[in-house]
Amino acid sequence: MKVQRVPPAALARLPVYVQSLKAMADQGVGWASSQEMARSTGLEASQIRRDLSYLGHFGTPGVGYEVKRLLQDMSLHLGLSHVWPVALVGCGTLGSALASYSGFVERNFRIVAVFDAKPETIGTTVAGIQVQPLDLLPQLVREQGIRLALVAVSSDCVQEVSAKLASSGIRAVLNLAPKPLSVGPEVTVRNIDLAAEMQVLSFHEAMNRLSVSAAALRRSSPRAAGQ
Amino acid sequence: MKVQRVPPAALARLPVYVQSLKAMADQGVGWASSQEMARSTGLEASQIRRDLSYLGHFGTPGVGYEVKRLLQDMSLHLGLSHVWPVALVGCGTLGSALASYSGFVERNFRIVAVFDAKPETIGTTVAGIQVQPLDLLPQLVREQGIRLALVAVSSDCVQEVSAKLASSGIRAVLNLAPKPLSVGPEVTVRNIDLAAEMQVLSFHEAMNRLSVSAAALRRSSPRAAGQ
DNA sequence: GAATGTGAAAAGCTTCACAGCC
DNA sequence: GGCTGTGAAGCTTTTCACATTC
Repeated sequence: MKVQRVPPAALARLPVYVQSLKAMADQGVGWASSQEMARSTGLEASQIRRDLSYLGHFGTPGVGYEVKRLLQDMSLHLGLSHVWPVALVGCGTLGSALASYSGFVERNFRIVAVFDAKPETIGTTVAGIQVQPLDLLPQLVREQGIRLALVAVSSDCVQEVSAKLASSGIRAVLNLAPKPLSVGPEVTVRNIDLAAEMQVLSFHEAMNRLSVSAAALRRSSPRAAGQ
Repeated sequence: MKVQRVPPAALARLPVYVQSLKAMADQGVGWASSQEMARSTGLEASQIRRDLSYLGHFGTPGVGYEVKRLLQDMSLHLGLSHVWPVALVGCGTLGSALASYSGFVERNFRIVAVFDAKPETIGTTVAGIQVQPLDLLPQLVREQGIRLALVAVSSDCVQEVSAKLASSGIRAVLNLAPKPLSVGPEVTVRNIDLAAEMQVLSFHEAMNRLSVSAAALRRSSPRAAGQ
Protein backbone atom coordinates (compact mmCIF):
# COMPACT_ATOMS: atom_id res chain seq x y z
CA MET A 1 0.00 0.00 0.00
CA LYS A 2 1.95 2.94 -1.35
CA VAL A 3 1.32 6.22 0.45
CA GLN A 4 2.90 8.77 -1.85
CA ARG A 5 2.52 12.47 -1.56
CA VAL A 6 -0.25 13.57 -3.93
CA PRO A 7 0.35 17.04 -5.43
CA PRO A 8 -2.43 19.54 -4.62
CA ALA A 9 -3.34 20.01 -8.27
CA ALA A 10 -3.87 16.28 -8.68
CA LEU A 11 -5.80 15.99 -5.42
CA ALA A 12 -8.20 18.67 -6.65
CA ARG A 13 -9.00 16.52 -9.70
CA LEU A 14 -9.73 13.31 -7.82
CA PRO A 15 -13.42 14.18 -7.23
CA VAL A 16 -13.83 14.47 -10.99
CA TYR A 17 -12.49 10.96 -11.48
CA VAL A 18 -14.70 9.61 -8.73
CA GLN A 19 -17.83 11.14 -10.30
CA SER A 20 -16.90 9.87 -13.73
CA LEU A 21 -16.18 6.38 -12.44
CA LYS A 22 -19.45 6.28 -10.51
CA ALA A 23 -21.35 7.24 -13.64
CA MET A 24 -19.58 4.49 -15.57
CA ALA A 25 -20.28 1.93 -12.86
CA ASP A 26 -23.97 2.91 -12.92
CA GLN A 27 -24.04 2.34 -16.66
CA GLY A 28 -22.54 -1.08 -16.16
CA VAL A 29 -19.16 -0.23 -17.69
CA GLY A 30 -16.64 -2.75 -16.35
CA TRP A 31 -13.35 -1.37 -17.69
CA ALA A 32 -12.22 2.05 -18.83
CA SER A 33 -8.97 3.18 -20.44
CA SER A 34 -7.43 6.56 -19.65
CA GLN A 35 -8.60 7.58 -23.16
CA GLU A 36 -12.20 6.82 -22.29
CA MET A 37 -11.97 8.60 -18.96
CA ALA A 38 -10.45 11.56 -20.80
CA ARG A 39 -13.43 11.71 -23.10
CA SER A 40 -15.89 11.68 -20.21
CA THR A 41 -14.04 14.21 -18.05
CA GLY A 42 -12.58 16.58 -20.62
CA LEU A 43 -9.07 16.11 -19.21
CA GLU A 44 -5.92 14.74 -20.89
CA ALA A 45 -5.43 10.97 -20.85
CA SER A 46 -1.78 11.34 -19.80
CA GLN A 47 -2.82 13.55 -16.92
CA ILE A 48 -5.34 11.00 -15.71
CA ARG A 49 -2.72 8.25 -15.81
CA ARG A 50 -0.25 10.40 -13.91
CA ASP A 51 -2.84 11.43 -11.29
CA LEU A 52 -3.98 7.85 -10.69
CA SER A 53 -0.38 6.70 -10.47
CA TYR A 54 0.10 8.91 -7.39
CA LEU A 55 -2.40 6.67 -5.61
CA GLY A 56 -0.73 3.44 -6.70
CA HIS A 57 -0.71 0.98 -9.59
CA PHE A 58 -4.31 0.30 -10.51
CA GLY A 59 -4.32 -0.17 -14.26
CA THR A 60 -3.71 -3.17 -16.45
CA PRO A 61 -1.49 -2.45 -19.47
CA GLY A 62 -3.25 -3.21 -22.72
CA VAL A 63 -6.67 -3.06 -21.05
CA GLY A 64 -7.19 -0.08 -18.78
CA TYR A 65 -8.66 0.36 -15.33
CA GLU A 66 -11.26 -1.87 -13.72
CA VAL A 67 -13.95 0.64 -12.80
CA LYS A 68 -15.27 -1.12 -9.73
CA ARG A 69 -11.87 -1.95 -8.27
CA LEU A 70 -10.54 1.55 -8.87
CA LEU A 71 -13.56 3.00 -7.09
CA GLN A 72 -13.07 0.59 -4.19
CA ASP A 73 -9.41 1.47 -3.86
CA MET A 74 -10.17 5.16 -3.97
CA SER A 75 -12.92 4.71 -1.39
CA LEU A 76 -10.43 3.07 0.91
CA HIS A 77 -7.69 5.66 0.45
CA LEU A 78 -9.89 8.73 0.36
CA GLY A 79 -12.54 7.94 2.93
CA LEU A 80 -15.28 7.96 0.30
CA SER A 81 -17.61 5.58 2.09
CA HIS A 82 -17.05 7.29 5.42
CA VAL A 83 -19.90 9.69 6.35
CA TRP A 84 -18.33 13.02 7.29
CA PRO A 85 -20.05 15.18 9.92
CA VAL A 86 -19.83 18.88 9.06
CA ALA A 87 -20.34 22.05 11.08
CA LEU A 88 -22.09 24.86 9.23
CA VAL A 89 -21.23 28.36 10.40
CA GLY A 90 -23.57 31.09 9.23
CA CYS A 91 -27.21 30.57 8.31
CA GLY A 92 -28.11 33.59 6.21
CA THR A 93 -29.54 33.04 2.75
CA LEU A 94 -26.50 31.22 1.41
CA GLY A 95 -25.87 29.20 4.58
CA SER A 96 -29.48 28.03 4.77
CA ALA A 97 -29.43 27.01 1.12
CA LEU A 98 -26.28 24.97 1.73
CA ALA A 99 -27.79 23.35 4.80
CA SER A 100 -30.33 21.64 2.56
CA TYR A 101 -28.10 21.23 -0.52
CA SER A 102 -28.57 17.67 -1.71
CA GLY A 103 -25.13 17.58 -3.34
CA PHE A 104 -23.48 17.34 0.07
CA VAL A 105 -25.65 14.45 1.23
CA GLU A 106 -25.04 12.59 -2.04
CA ARG A 107 -21.32 12.76 -1.39
CA ASN A 108 -21.59 11.60 2.22
CA PHE A 109 -21.36 14.92 4.01
CA ARG A 110 -23.90 15.46 6.80
CA ILE A 111 -24.39 18.83 8.41
CA VAL A 112 -24.78 17.95 12.07
CA ALA A 113 -24.47 21.34 13.74
CA VAL A 114 -25.34 24.90 12.70
CA PHE A 115 -23.92 28.05 14.26
CA ASP A 116 -24.59 31.75 13.84
CA ALA A 117 -23.40 35.00 15.35
CA LYS A 118 -26.70 36.92 15.21
CA PRO A 119 -28.74 36.45 18.42
CA GLU A 120 -32.10 36.56 16.60
CA THR A 121 -31.31 33.41 14.58
CA ILE A 122 -30.20 31.35 17.61
CA GLY A 123 -32.76 28.69 18.41
CA THR A 124 -34.42 28.78 15.01
CA THR A 125 -34.30 25.60 12.95
CA VAL A 126 -32.40 25.18 9.68
CA ALA A 127 -32.74 21.92 7.77
CA GLY A 128 -34.03 20.28 10.93
CA ILE A 129 -31.16 21.46 13.12
CA GLN A 130 -31.35 24.02 15.90
CA VAL A 131 -29.04 26.97 15.37
CA GLN A 132 -26.46 27.32 18.16
CA PRO A 133 -24.57 30.41 19.29
CA LEU A 134 -21.04 30.77 17.93
CA ASP A 135 -19.61 30.51 21.46
CA LEU A 136 -20.66 26.86 21.66
CA LEU A 137 -18.76 25.99 18.49
CA PRO A 138 -15.48 24.82 20.09
CA GLN A 139 -17.29 22.68 22.64
CA LEU A 140 -19.72 21.01 20.22
CA VAL A 141 -17.08 20.44 17.54
CA ARG A 142 -14.90 18.72 20.11
CA GLU A 143 -17.72 16.69 21.65
CA GLN A 144 -19.02 15.44 18.31
CA GLY A 145 -15.60 14.86 16.77
CA ILE A 146 -16.35 17.14 13.83
CA ARG A 147 -13.33 17.68 11.56
CA LEU A 148 -14.84 19.69 8.67
CA ALA A 149 -16.53 23.08 8.69
CA LEU A 150 -18.43 25.05 6.07
CA VAL A 151 -18.38 28.81 6.58
CA ALA A 152 -20.95 31.10 4.96
CA VAL A 153 -20.99 34.27 7.03
CA SER A 154 -20.76 37.89 5.95
CA SER A 155 -17.30 39.43 5.70
CA ASP A 156 -17.55 41.28 8.99
CA CYS A 157 -17.93 38.01 10.94
CA VAL A 158 -14.96 36.24 9.37
CA GLN A 159 -12.48 37.37 12.00
CA GLU A 160 -14.69 36.27 14.88
CA VAL A 161 -15.38 32.91 13.23
CA SER A 162 -11.65 32.35 12.57
CA ALA A 163 -10.91 32.63 16.27
CA LYS A 164 -13.64 30.21 17.29
CA LEU A 165 -12.60 27.68 14.67
CA ALA A 166 -8.95 27.93 15.66
CA SER A 167 -9.76 27.04 19.27
CA SER A 168 -12.09 24.21 18.26
CA GLY A 169 -9.53 21.81 16.84
CA ILE A 170 -11.30 21.67 13.48
CA ARG A 171 -9.12 20.14 10.72
CA ALA A 172 -10.37 21.69 7.45
CA VAL A 173 -12.64 24.54 6.37
CA LEU A 174 -14.48 25.42 3.19
CA ASN A 175 -14.91 29.18 3.42
CA LEU A 176 -17.52 30.85 1.22
CA ALA A 177 -17.31 34.22 2.94
CA PRO A 178 -16.05 37.05 0.72
CA LYS A 179 -12.85 37.34 2.73
CA PRO A 180 -10.01 34.85 3.15
CA LEU A 181 -10.03 32.96 6.42
CA SER A 182 -6.83 32.44 8.34
CA VAL A 183 -6.75 29.79 11.01
CA GLY A 184 -3.55 28.07 12.12
CA PRO A 185 -1.18 26.19 9.81
CA GLU A 186 -2.54 22.77 10.88
CA VAL A 187 -5.94 23.64 9.44
CA THR A 188 -6.51 23.25 5.69
CA VAL A 189 -8.60 26.07 4.25
CA ARG A 190 -10.21 26.46 0.83
CA ASN A 191 -11.51 29.96 0.21
CA ILE A 192 -14.20 30.36 -2.42
CA ASP A 193 -15.50 33.86 -2.95
CA LEU A 194 -18.33 33.56 -5.45
CA ALA A 195 -18.41 37.26 -6.24
CA ALA A 196 -14.65 37.15 -6.85
CA GLU A 197 -15.14 34.23 -9.24
CA MET A 198 -17.62 36.34 -11.16
CA GLN A 199 -15.08 39.15 -11.19
CA VAL A 200 -12.43 36.90 -12.70
CA LEU A 201 -14.87 36.32 -15.57
CA SER A 202 -15.78 39.97 -15.93
CA PHE A 203 -12.11 41.04 -15.80
CA HIS A 204 -11.40 38.62 -18.58
CA GLU A 205 -14.26 40.10 -20.59
CA ALA A 206 -13.26 43.68 -19.84
CA MET A 207 -9.67 43.02 -20.92
CA ASN A 208 -10.81 41.25 -24.06
CA ARG A 209 -12.79 44.32 -24.99
CA LEU A 210 -9.79 46.50 -24.21
CA SER A 211 -7.31 44.44 -26.21
CA VAL A 212 -9.77 44.30 -29.08
CA SER A 213 -10.03 48.06 -29.11
CA ALA A 214 -6.29 48.38 -28.52
CA ALA A 215 -5.66 46.03 -31.43
CA ALA A 216 -8.03 48.08 -33.59
CA LEU A 217 -6.18 51.22 -32.53
CA ARG A 218 -2.85 49.71 -33.39
CA ARG A 219 -4.12 48.63 -36.77
CA SER A 220 -5.40 52.12 -37.60
CA SER A 221 -2.40 54.04 -36.22
CA PRO A 222 0.76 51.89 -36.45
CA ARG A 223 2.83 54.42 -34.57
CA ALA A 224 1.08 53.57 -31.29
CA ALA A 225 2.15 49.94 -31.51
CA GLY A 226 5.64 50.15 -30.05
CA GLN A 227 4.21 51.62 -26.88
CA MET B 1 -1.65 52.09 -21.96
CA LYS B 2 0.00 48.69 -21.87
CA VAL B 3 -2.24 45.76 -22.72
CA GLN B 4 -0.14 42.78 -21.71
CA ARG B 5 -1.38 39.25 -21.40
CA VAL B 6 -2.18 38.59 -17.75
CA PRO B 7 -1.49 34.97 -16.73
CA PRO B 8 -4.58 33.14 -15.46
CA ALA B 9 -3.10 32.58 -12.02
CA ALA B 10 -2.49 36.30 -11.62
CA LEU B 11 -5.92 37.23 -13.00
CA ALA B 12 -7.54 35.02 -10.36
CA ARG B 13 -5.81 37.02 -7.63
CA LEU B 14 -6.85 40.47 -8.85
CA PRO B 15 -10.19 40.44 -6.96
CA VAL B 16 -8.23 39.91 -3.74
CA TYR B 17 -6.17 43.04 -4.42
CA VAL B 18 -9.28 45.03 -5.27
CA GLN B 19 -10.98 44.04 -2.00
CA SER B 20 -7.89 44.80 0.02
CA LEU B 21 -7.39 48.18 -1.66
CA LYS B 22 -11.04 49.10 -1.13
CA ALA B 23 -10.74 48.29 2.56
CA MET B 24 -7.61 50.45 2.77
CA ALA B 25 -9.28 53.32 0.94
CA ASP B 26 -12.25 53.12 3.34
CA GLN B 27 -9.85 53.36 6.26
CA GLY B 28 -8.30 56.45 4.71
CA VAL B 29 -4.98 54.79 3.85
CA GLY B 30 -3.38 56.84 1.09
CA TRP B 31 -0.37 54.73 0.15
CA ALA B 32 0.50 51.06 0.56
CA SER B 33 3.68 49.14 -0.15
CA SER B 34 3.66 45.60 -1.48
CA GLN B 35 4.76 44.58 2.05
CA GLU B 36 1.65 46.11 3.56
CA MET B 37 -0.61 44.60 0.95
CA ALA B 38 1.04 41.26 1.63
CA ARG B 39 0.18 41.55 5.29
CA SER B 40 -3.46 42.31 4.57
CA THR B 41 -3.95 39.64 1.89
CA GLY B 42 -1.76 36.82 3.15
CA LEU B 43 0.12 36.65 -0.18
CA GLU B 44 3.82 37.20 -0.91
CA ALA B 45 4.99 40.77 -1.51
CA SER B 46 7.01 39.73 -4.57
CA GLN B 47 3.97 38.04 -6.03
CA ILE B 48 1.86 41.15 -5.57
CA ARG B 49 4.49 43.29 -7.31
CA ARG B 50 4.71 40.84 -10.19
CA ASP B 51 0.92 40.60 -10.55
CA LEU B 52 0.43 44.37 -10.55
CA SER B 53 3.27 44.78 -13.04
CA TYR B 54 1.23 42.79 -15.59
CA LEU B 55 -1.30 45.62 -15.58
CA GLY B 56 1.31 48.36 -15.98
CA HIS B 57 3.61 50.53 -13.89
CA PHE B 58 1.62 51.83 -10.98
CA GLY B 59 4.05 51.99 -8.09
CA THR B 60 6.52 54.61 -6.98
CA PRO B 61 9.92 53.18 -6.00
CA GLY B 62 10.80 54.00 -2.42
CA VAL B 63 7.17 54.73 -1.55
CA GLY B 64 4.72 52.12 -2.76
CA TYR B 65 1.34 52.27 -4.50
CA GLU B 66 -1.15 55.10 -4.26
CA VAL B 67 -4.28 53.28 -3.14
CA LYS B 68 -6.83 55.52 -4.83
CA ARG B 69 -5.01 55.77 -8.14
CA LEU B 70 -4.34 52.02 -8.28
CA LEU B 71 -8.04 51.37 -7.68
CA GLN B 72 -8.98 53.85 -10.41
CA ASP B 73 -6.61 52.28 -12.89
CA MET B 74 -7.87 48.81 -12.09
CA SER B 75 -11.46 50.02 -12.42
CA LEU B 76 -10.67 51.31 -15.88
CA HIS B 77 -8.86 48.19 -17.06
CA LEU B 78 -11.10 45.63 -15.42
CA GLY B 79 -14.54 47.17 -15.82
CA LEU B 80 -14.99 47.48 -12.07
CA SER B 81 -17.38 50.41 -12.16
CA HIS B 82 -19.37 48.89 -15.00
CA VAL B 83 -22.59 47.20 -13.81
CA TRP B 84 -22.70 43.69 -15.27
CA PRO B 85 -26.08 42.15 -16.11
CA VAL B 86 -26.14 38.42 -15.31
CA ALA B 87 -28.44 35.58 -16.34
CA LEU B 88 -29.21 33.06 -13.61
CA VAL B 89 -29.99 29.56 -14.80
CA GLY B 90 -31.61 27.30 -12.23
CA CYS B 91 -33.69 28.48 -9.30
CA GLY B 92 -33.70 25.57 -6.88
CA THR B 93 -32.51 26.13 -3.33
CA LEU B 94 -29.00 27.18 -4.32
CA GLY B 95 -30.08 29.27 -7.32
CA SER B 96 -32.68 31.16 -5.31
CA ALA B 97 -30.18 31.87 -2.57
CA LEU B 98 -27.73 33.25 -5.15
CA ALA B 99 -30.45 35.40 -6.72
CA SER B 100 -30.62 37.41 -3.51
CA TYR B 101 -26.95 37.13 -2.54
CA SER B 102 -25.82 40.61 -1.56
CA GLY B 103 -22.18 39.87 -2.44
CA PHE B 104 -23.01 40.01 -6.14
CA VAL B 105 -24.77 43.37 -5.91
CA GLU B 106 -21.90 44.81 -3.87
CA ARG B 107 -19.52 43.93 -6.68
CA ASN B 108 -21.72 45.39 -9.40
CA PHE B 109 -23.35 42.23 -10.71
CA ARG B 110 -27.11 42.42 -11.27
CA ILE B 111 -29.18 39.35 -11.98
CA VAL B 112 -31.55 40.58 -14.66
CA ALA B 113 -33.07 37.32 -15.90
CA VAL B 114 -33.82 33.95 -14.30
CA PHE B 115 -34.37 30.70 -16.17
CA ASP B 116 -35.38 27.20 -15.16
CA ALA B 117 -36.09 23.89 -16.81
CA LYS B 118 -38.89 22.69 -14.53
CA PRO B 119 -42.34 23.79 -15.79
CA GLU B 120 -43.77 24.24 -12.28
CA THR B 121 -41.28 27.00 -11.45
CA ILE B 122 -41.87 29.01 -14.64
CA GLY B 123 -43.76 32.19 -13.88
CA THR B 124 -42.92 32.21 -10.18
CA THR B 125 -40.91 35.15 -8.88
CA VAL B 126 -37.36 34.92 -7.55
CA ALA B 127 -35.74 38.02 -6.07
CA GLY B 128 -38.34 40.12 -7.86
CA ILE B 129 -37.77 38.54 -11.26
CA GLN B 130 -40.18 36.27 -13.12
CA VAL B 131 -38.71 32.88 -13.93
CA GLN B 132 -38.56 32.22 -17.69
CA PRO B 133 -38.48 28.89 -19.52
CA LEU B 134 -35.05 27.72 -20.63
CA ASP B 135 -36.09 27.94 -24.28
CA LEU B 136 -36.26 31.72 -24.05
CA LEU B 137 -32.65 31.96 -22.83
CA PRO B 138 -30.93 32.54 -26.20
CA GLN B 139 -33.44 35.18 -27.21
CA LEU B 140 -33.42 37.14 -23.94
CA VAL B 141 -29.65 36.96 -23.53
CA ARG B 142 -29.22 38.39 -27.00
CA GLU B 143 -31.90 41.07 -26.59
CA GLN B 144 -30.57 42.30 -23.28
CA GLY B 145 -26.89 42.06 -24.23
CA ILE B 146 -26.11 39.75 -21.31
CA ARG B 147 -22.54 38.43 -21.37
CA LEU B 148 -22.30 36.57 -18.04
CA ALA B 149 -24.28 33.60 -16.76
CA LEU B 150 -24.51 31.89 -13.41
CA VAL B 151 -25.57 28.25 -13.55
CA ALA B 152 -26.99 26.42 -10.52
CA VAL B 153 -28.96 23.50 -11.90
CA SER B 154 -28.87 19.84 -10.92
CA SER B 155 -26.41 17.60 -12.76
CA ASP B 156 -29.05 16.08 -15.05
CA CYS B 157 -29.86 19.49 -16.57
CA VAL B 158 -26.27 20.49 -17.33
CA GLN B 159 -26.25 19.07 -20.85
CA GLU B 160 -29.47 20.81 -21.80
CA VAL B 161 -28.28 24.11 -20.33
CA SER B 162 -24.93 23.85 -22.17
CA ALA B 163 -26.71 23.68 -25.50
CA LYS B 164 -28.92 26.69 -24.76
CA LEU B 165 -25.98 28.75 -23.55
CA ALA B 166 -23.89 27.83 -26.58
CA SER B 167 -26.54 29.13 -28.94
CA SER B 168 -27.10 32.30 -26.91
CA GLY B 169 -23.78 34.01 -27.58
CA ILE B 170 -23.01 34.25 -23.86
CA ARG B 171 -19.35 35.09 -23.17
CA ALA B 172 -18.58 33.60 -19.74
CA VAL B 173 -20.21 31.22 -17.28
CA LEU B 174 -19.81 30.50 -13.58
CA ASN B 175 -21.05 26.93 -13.21
CA LEU B 176 -22.01 25.67 -9.76
CA ALA B 177 -23.62 22.48 -11.00
CA PRO B 178 -21.89 19.29 -9.83
CA LYS B 179 -20.77 18.50 -13.37
CA PRO B 180 -18.36 20.38 -15.65
CA LEU B 181 -20.03 22.46 -18.33
CA SER B 182 -18.67 22.43 -21.85
CA VAL B 183 -19.73 25.20 -24.17
CA GLY B 184 -17.63 26.31 -27.15
CA PRO B 185 -14.01 27.48 -26.94
CA GLU B 186 -15.01 31.18 -27.19
CA VAL B 187 -16.87 30.93 -23.89
CA THR B 188 -14.89 31.15 -20.64
CA VAL B 189 -16.15 28.73 -18.01
CA ARG B 190 -15.34 28.43 -14.33
CA ASN B 191 -16.66 25.25 -12.77
CA ILE B 192 -17.15 25.20 -9.01
CA ASP B 193 -18.54 22.03 -7.54
CA LEU B 194 -19.05 22.71 -3.84
CA ALA B 195 -19.39 19.06 -2.91
CA ALA B 196 -16.16 18.34 -4.79
CA GLU B 197 -14.44 21.12 -2.84
CA MET B 198 -15.56 19.44 0.37
CA GLN B 199 -14.21 16.17 -0.98
CA VAL B 200 -10.80 17.70 -1.61
CA LEU B 201 -10.73 18.57 2.08
CA SER B 202 -11.95 15.18 3.23
CA PHE B 203 -9.48 13.37 0.92
CA HIS B 204 -6.72 15.39 2.46
CA GLU B 205 -7.92 14.41 5.91
CA ALA B 206 -8.37 10.77 5.00
CA MET B 207 -4.86 10.60 3.54
CA ASN B 208 -3.38 12.37 6.54
CA ARG B 209 -4.91 9.71 8.75
CA LEU B 210 -3.56 7.00 6.46
CA SER B 211 -0.03 8.39 6.32
CA VAL B 212 -0.07 8.87 10.07
CA SER B 213 -1.03 5.23 10.59
CA ALA B 214 1.35 4.17 7.82
CA ALA B 215 4.12 6.11 9.53
CA ALA B 216 3.22 4.45 12.82
CA LEU B 217 3.28 1.08 11.09
CA ARG B 218 6.66 1.77 9.57
CA ARG B 219 8.02 2.81 12.93
CA SER B 220 6.80 -0.37 14.61
CA SER B 221 7.79 -2.80 11.82
CA PRO B 222 10.77 -1.44 9.85
CA ARG B 223 10.59 -4.18 7.24
CA ALA B 224 7.50 -2.61 5.68
CA ALA B 225 9.35 0.64 4.96
CA GLY B 226 11.10 -0.15 1.67
CA GLN B 227 7.91 -0.38 -0.34
C1' DG C 1 17.13 54.77 2.89
C1' DA C 2 13.15 52.46 0.95
C1' DA C 3 10.46 50.14 -2.31
C1' DT C 4 9.45 49.08 -7.23
C1' DG C 5 9.88 46.24 -11.42
C1' DT C 6 12.07 42.46 -13.45
C1' DG C 7 15.82 39.23 -15.03
C1' DA C 8 17.02 34.74 -13.43
C1' DA C 9 16.57 30.66 -10.57
C1' DA C 10 13.60 27.39 -8.44
C1' DA C 11 9.52 24.84 -7.90
C1' DG C 12 5.43 22.91 -9.63
C1' DC C 13 2.51 21.14 -13.21
C1' DT C 14 1.34 19.24 -17.77
C1' DT C 15 2.39 16.90 -21.92
C1' DC C 16 5.21 13.97 -24.76
C1' DA C 17 6.91 9.70 -25.97
C1' DC C 18 8.14 5.18 -25.23
C1' DA C 19 9.79 0.92 -22.65
C1' DG C 20 7.41 -2.69 -20.70
C1' DC C 21 3.45 -5.46 -20.12
C1' DC C 22 -0.93 -7.68 -21.35
C1' DG D 1 -2.28 -4.55 -31.35
C1' DG D 2 -3.39 -1.72 -27.19
C1' DC D 3 -2.60 0.55 -22.87
C1' DT D 4 -0.20 1.65 -18.52
C1' DG D 5 3.30 3.98 -15.81
C1' DT D 6 6.95 7.09 -15.93
C1' DG D 7 11.44 9.39 -17.34
C1' DA D 8 12.26 13.55 -19.70
C1' DA D 9 10.93 17.82 -21.95
C1' DG D 10 8.22 21.85 -21.93
C1' DC D 11 5.46 25.09 -19.85
C1' DT D 12 3.60 27.96 -15.99
C1' DT D 13 3.95 29.96 -11.60
C1' DT D 14 6.46 31.43 -7.64
C1' DT D 15 10.35 33.18 -5.34
C1' DC D 16 14.84 35.33 -5.09
C1' DA D 17 17.76 39.09 -5.49
C1' DC D 18 19.20 43.37 -7.14
C1' DA D 19 19.72 47.39 -10.41
C1' DT D 20 16.98 51.33 -10.68
C1' DT D 21 14.19 55.02 -9.13
C1' DC D 22 12.30 58.23 -5.88
